[in-house]
Amino acid sequence: MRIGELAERTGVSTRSLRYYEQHGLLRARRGSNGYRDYSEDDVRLVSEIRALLSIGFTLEDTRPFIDCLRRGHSSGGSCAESVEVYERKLNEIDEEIRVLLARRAEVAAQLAQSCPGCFVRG
Amino acid sequence: MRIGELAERTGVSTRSLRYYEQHGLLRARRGSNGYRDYSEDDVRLVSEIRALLSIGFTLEDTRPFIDCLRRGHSSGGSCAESVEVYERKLNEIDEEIRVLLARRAEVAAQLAQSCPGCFVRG
DNA sequence: CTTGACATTGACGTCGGTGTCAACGTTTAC
DNA sequence: GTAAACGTTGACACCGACGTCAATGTCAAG
Repeated sequence: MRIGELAERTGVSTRSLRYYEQHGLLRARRGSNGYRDYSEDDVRLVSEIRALLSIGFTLEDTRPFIDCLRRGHSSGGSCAESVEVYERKLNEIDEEIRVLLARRAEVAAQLAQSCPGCFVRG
Repeated sequence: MRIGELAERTGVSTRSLRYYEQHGLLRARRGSNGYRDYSEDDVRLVSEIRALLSIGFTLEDTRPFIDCLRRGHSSGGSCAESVEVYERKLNEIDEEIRVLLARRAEVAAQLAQSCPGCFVRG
C-alpha cells in the first residue's frame, strides 16, 4: 500500500510517517515510480509507535519496541531492551511526579503566605 | 548599576535580563552612552522573576507579580491578579500530576503484560 | 595608544513532533 | 486529454527560555 492508505488506516498523517522513516523507525520499499510501498506489518509498527508516543514515550524510546517487532516477536515489549525502556520510563515519570509534587507544595505555600485567607485543597 | 553588575548580583545572565526587558518585565533607564542603568529595586524584580520561574511559572505568569511589586507592594503575590495566577498554577500542576499518574499506570500495566516477572513497585 | 573588559543589537540554535507550503512528478477518473 | 488526487523532497513555522556568536561601540587601566 502507499503512504496515503497507511496514513488513513493508522490515523497518522503522511507527514508523520515520513518523519518516522527519516528517523529510521519505518522502512518502505520503493516502487519504480519512487513511491513508498508498505506492507501489512507496517500498520502494526505504526500502531505501536503511536501507542507508545501517547503514553509519553519519545520517538527514540520506541525504537527498541519496533526492532523487537521486526525480529518477529508478537509484542514489542517482549524484548530485554524494551523492558529496560519501560523501567527507565517509570523512573522518569516518578521523578517528574516528585518534581511536580514539590512544586505544588511550594506554590501552595507561597499562596498561603501572600493570601492567608485562601484555602488550598489537597 | 549596569547590566553586568545586576547579572552578577542576581545570578542571572545578561542575556536573560535583556530577554526579560524585551518582554516588558524589566525596564531600564539608559545612560548617555546607551547603557542600561538599573536601580536597587530591579534586583528585587529579577529575584522575584527567578523565584517564580524556578517553581515552574512561565515568564508571562510572572508579569502580575512584577506589576504588583511596581505598585509598591512588599510582596509580589499580594495582588488579586497574582493570587489568580497562583490558583491557576495549582490547577495546572494538579492536572499534570493526574496525567503523569495515569501514564505511569499505563506504562506499568504494559510492562506487567509483556514481562510478567517484572515487579513494579508503587 | 592600546588592550581588555564590558556594553549594544540582531540573529540563529536548541528540543520534538508535527503542520504547512512550494515546486514538481504520477496515477486515476472522466 | 485533462484535471483532480496523490506522490516526492526540501524547507520554514511553532513553542519557551535562553546560549552563543557576530559586528561594533565604550570605558578604565597600563
